[in-house]
Amino acid sequence: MSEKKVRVRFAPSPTGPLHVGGVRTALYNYLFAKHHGGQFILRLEDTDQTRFVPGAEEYIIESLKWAGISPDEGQGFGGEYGPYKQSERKAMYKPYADQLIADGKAYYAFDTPEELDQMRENAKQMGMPNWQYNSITRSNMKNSLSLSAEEVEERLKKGDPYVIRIKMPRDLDIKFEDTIRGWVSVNTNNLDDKVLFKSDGMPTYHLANIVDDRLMEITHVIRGEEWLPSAPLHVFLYDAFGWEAPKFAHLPLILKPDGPGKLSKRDGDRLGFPVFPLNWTNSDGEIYSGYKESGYFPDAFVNILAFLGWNPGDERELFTLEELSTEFKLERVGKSGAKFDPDKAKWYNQQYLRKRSAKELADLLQTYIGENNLKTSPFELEPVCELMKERATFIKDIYEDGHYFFGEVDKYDEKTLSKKWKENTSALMSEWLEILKNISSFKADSVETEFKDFITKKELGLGGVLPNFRLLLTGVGSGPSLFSIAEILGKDECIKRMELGIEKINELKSQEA
RNA sequence: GGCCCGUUCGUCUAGUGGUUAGGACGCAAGGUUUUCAUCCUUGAAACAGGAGUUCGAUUCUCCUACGGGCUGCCA
Repeated sequence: MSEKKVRVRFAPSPTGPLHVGGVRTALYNYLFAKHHGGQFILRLEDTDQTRFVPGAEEYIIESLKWAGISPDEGQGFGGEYGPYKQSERKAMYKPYADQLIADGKAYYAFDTPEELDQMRENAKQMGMPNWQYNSITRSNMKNSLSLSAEEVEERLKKGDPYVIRIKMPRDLDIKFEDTIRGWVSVNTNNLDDKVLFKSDGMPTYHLANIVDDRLMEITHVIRGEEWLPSAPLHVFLYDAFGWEAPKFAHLPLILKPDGPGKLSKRDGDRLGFPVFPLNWTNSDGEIYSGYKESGYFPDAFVNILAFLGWNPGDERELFTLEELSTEFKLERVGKSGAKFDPDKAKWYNQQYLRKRSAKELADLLQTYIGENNLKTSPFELEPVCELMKERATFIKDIYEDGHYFFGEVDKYDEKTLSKKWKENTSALMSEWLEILKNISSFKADSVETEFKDFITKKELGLGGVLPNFRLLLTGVGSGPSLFSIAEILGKDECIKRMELGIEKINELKSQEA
């Protein structure tokens, strides 16, 4: 690689919440920077003032922080190359556009948006769906190349609105090497005279992006595939300024799980998985769900995104952010779009849940309960988590599947009741209750031994009796080791639940009869 | 329509001019388990199609098909 220190940027437009594709682009930039000991920069591309969305900037920053991929410098993070928001850099761009005009590489254009619309409309009527402002059509338009010098001068003096367009030459092959895709070549005949500077005094993305990347000493541009078509223009601009272009890498898109097309914001809630890192409420009050609020761990989220387009080349799949940083190479990023797989995403979360200690899970569960105003448990959360973690994908599963640790048992699973609870079961359970009352140690082992002695004496099978005991303690027909549950509940609670349960079930059974 | 990019099991993907084309998710079967989950074992499942280069192509080239992106004074 070059001797220059690696500096990469993530440059979203704050026009709404960041979607997973954007977060993945940020992640790859972050990983690339860390891998090379470089800087990861956040720059906000807000040159379109009409698309300003309140809260979007904060959302982007919060999302990156949550995912653990905070920029080293940039909007909200400080740094020597600021400001990092293009609207605050407004005054910097015009001189560069002027320079291009002075060099004859750009020109003023006075056509109004309405005139351009009309032009495109007319062309479409005539069967040309793709009218472009280019080396052929510009001579028919109102610009400093077609108008006399005097008229141009006069219009400028008068304050006529104008834009500055790049003067794209005819029949020139522009080539550049994309780190992911190899050589890409485009002939300028297929490129148009893009607007570089708008009539509102702001640059377009194309100009701002080049100028800022230059000023911020960006070495590698890693961005989505949707930018590939305009990359030749950017390469041309670097050349026009006489600047060395950064290296480019265009990432494949993330596609929707069903049907064709790229993942869009509505797919998530339609298909039952989030497409945003955090919850987002739009101006109509519509809520889009986020990974965080859906119960995904940030490290799982990062792992999921990393593998959407990248792999280490071997069969490992679980990587921490640090491990990803050391392993990540742009060359191992695939070229083709990846469909998002919600099932695999859940699997990842399950893996990360299981990697966590009971203590960590207990803390997370406590937070979850607090945030959602749920019932607290009279029991120690740590053993509960230890017991439940093998069957949980999300923290909420521990709470929901283990609801009997958080409140009274007031319902009894009907299927188990009808299948396992026989006529003599109540008597049997009462008998067992009496034994239970006399157990001195209420450890899982002791309870298990006593229970097994009991059914051996009764000449009964475990499968016929245990489900009923479970029903009394938990109200459900399945779950983790019942003896461990009994230990957590404790002797008094078990006795209470059994007495109450036998009574309630007797009532239920008599109603049936 | 034009331009650009892409195409290996259902999905994410590994892979090489000669492989039984590997793994993971999901799915199915069996085992373990009081049950559910976990776990273990096994199974089904792919090189888009057609030419060419070659002794030999999934791998290299071209064409076709399909998919995607772009085609704004949006980014």
